[in-house]
Amino acid sequence: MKIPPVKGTRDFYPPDMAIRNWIIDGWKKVSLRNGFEEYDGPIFEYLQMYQIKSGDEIIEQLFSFKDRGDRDLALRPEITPTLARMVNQKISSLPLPIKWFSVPRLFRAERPQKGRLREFFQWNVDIIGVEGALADAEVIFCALDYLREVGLTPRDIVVKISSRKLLASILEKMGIADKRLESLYPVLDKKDKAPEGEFKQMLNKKVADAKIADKIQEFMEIKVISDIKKIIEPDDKINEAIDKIAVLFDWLKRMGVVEYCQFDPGIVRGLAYYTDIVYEIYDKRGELRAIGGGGRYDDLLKQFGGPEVPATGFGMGDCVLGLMLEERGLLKPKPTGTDYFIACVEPEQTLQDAVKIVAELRTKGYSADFSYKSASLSRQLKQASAQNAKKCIILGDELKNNELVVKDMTTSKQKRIKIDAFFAELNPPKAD
RNA sequence: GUGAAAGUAGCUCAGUUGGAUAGAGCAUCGGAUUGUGGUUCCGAGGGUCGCGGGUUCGAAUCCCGUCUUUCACCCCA
Repeated sequence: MKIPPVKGTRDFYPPDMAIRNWIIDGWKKVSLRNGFEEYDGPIFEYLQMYQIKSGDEIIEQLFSFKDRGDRDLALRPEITPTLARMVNQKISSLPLPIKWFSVPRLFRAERPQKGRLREFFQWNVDIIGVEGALADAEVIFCALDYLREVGLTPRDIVVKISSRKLLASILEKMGIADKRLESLYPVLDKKDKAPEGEFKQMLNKKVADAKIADKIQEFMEIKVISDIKKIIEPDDKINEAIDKIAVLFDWLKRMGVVEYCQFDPGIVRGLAYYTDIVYEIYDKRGELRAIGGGGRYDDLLKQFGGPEVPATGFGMGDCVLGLMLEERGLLKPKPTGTDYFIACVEPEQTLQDAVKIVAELRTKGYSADFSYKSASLSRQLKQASAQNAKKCIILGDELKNNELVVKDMTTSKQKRIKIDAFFAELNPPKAD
């Protein structure tokens, strides 16, 4: 019986694996040069851990199961709760600030669609223990440092930035009760995601006073921070939030990435735990969902039973990013290739010598391969080409004089050399 | 969970109004080439037409169900 792959999963054949590794290696490299250390946690956690933050609806969106001790567990749909748990566990002994990153494999039991699968990888970068906007700027820079390196320019992508504090203080000034904010965020988050008329309808449903609803929409459509004044008279709280955004943009400017960034009060993020700066990174062509996003979550550690410690971070999945890079021809996985391919003129007679040489080359750190088939030299060279071999070693009659032929596959030049001399001249391979 | 479209070889796709052993290109394997690769030429293997049922003398083709994929919604950490 043929068993199909599970819905929403991917098989990584070698060419796909090369792409996946290229993406993840890039993430890791950039994280490290931005001063972040890698961590990871278990791939499953107590189901309850994901309920704390997000409530019961979330349970339907994740893969959960009972272990033999009747514990309710779940495959991790995100790693931030694990991060919060790990940090809380050692908070008194960890030097602050904590700058950690991870590339967890995550699972969500949603219906797959474009840029969204049930199993994927997500780059997470977090700074814990820094209150100021410099930390948010550094995290955003880190994301842009990567995206810029793979070839995306300010013409391709934009980081849309807003602030939950700004939104909250403005809504408050408009007369929306504090309690209602949390249920309002998911609706406001839809501003640019739902069709225009539909958003208006949703908003009116949530905010009965049509005048206020109009004002909210008006605010969410402004393009520059200074326009806030035109909508509402700023109070101290509003000014404080505006100042923080200004500080953030100032840092981003100093870091040389401000051309990528744009204030956009339409960015809210659906999640309840964001407390201040929030942002999402978009493809400017607008076809795809957000490439990534993040923000400040100053209350989360406390919610997980720890002390009150400020924190900020972002996440970027591999699905949307992969689609986008593919569309633009920016996927450049490392080409595979063998350093040496050992070919035999008379395989029946010299295979033993070939394998010995292969083993010796491998021991010295080179990749080396040979053909299992007793095929013609022509065919073996064909295989060498197919494997992208840099050099071929040909074993023929010269072997009687302890000589072999080294053929450079790019220049087609070849030379005879004593086996001893060949190995004596061999330098250790260059590290990548 | 809701709605829509699609499913023919490993991949991309042909396949007439329902008609005979279901085709092509690419890929794979073998040969042309007994000491020289990437090109070329020749040949071969590979399909329960997603699966199950129905209509019909006859189904890849029409109908129903189901699975999968894609797209949109819900949700988006």
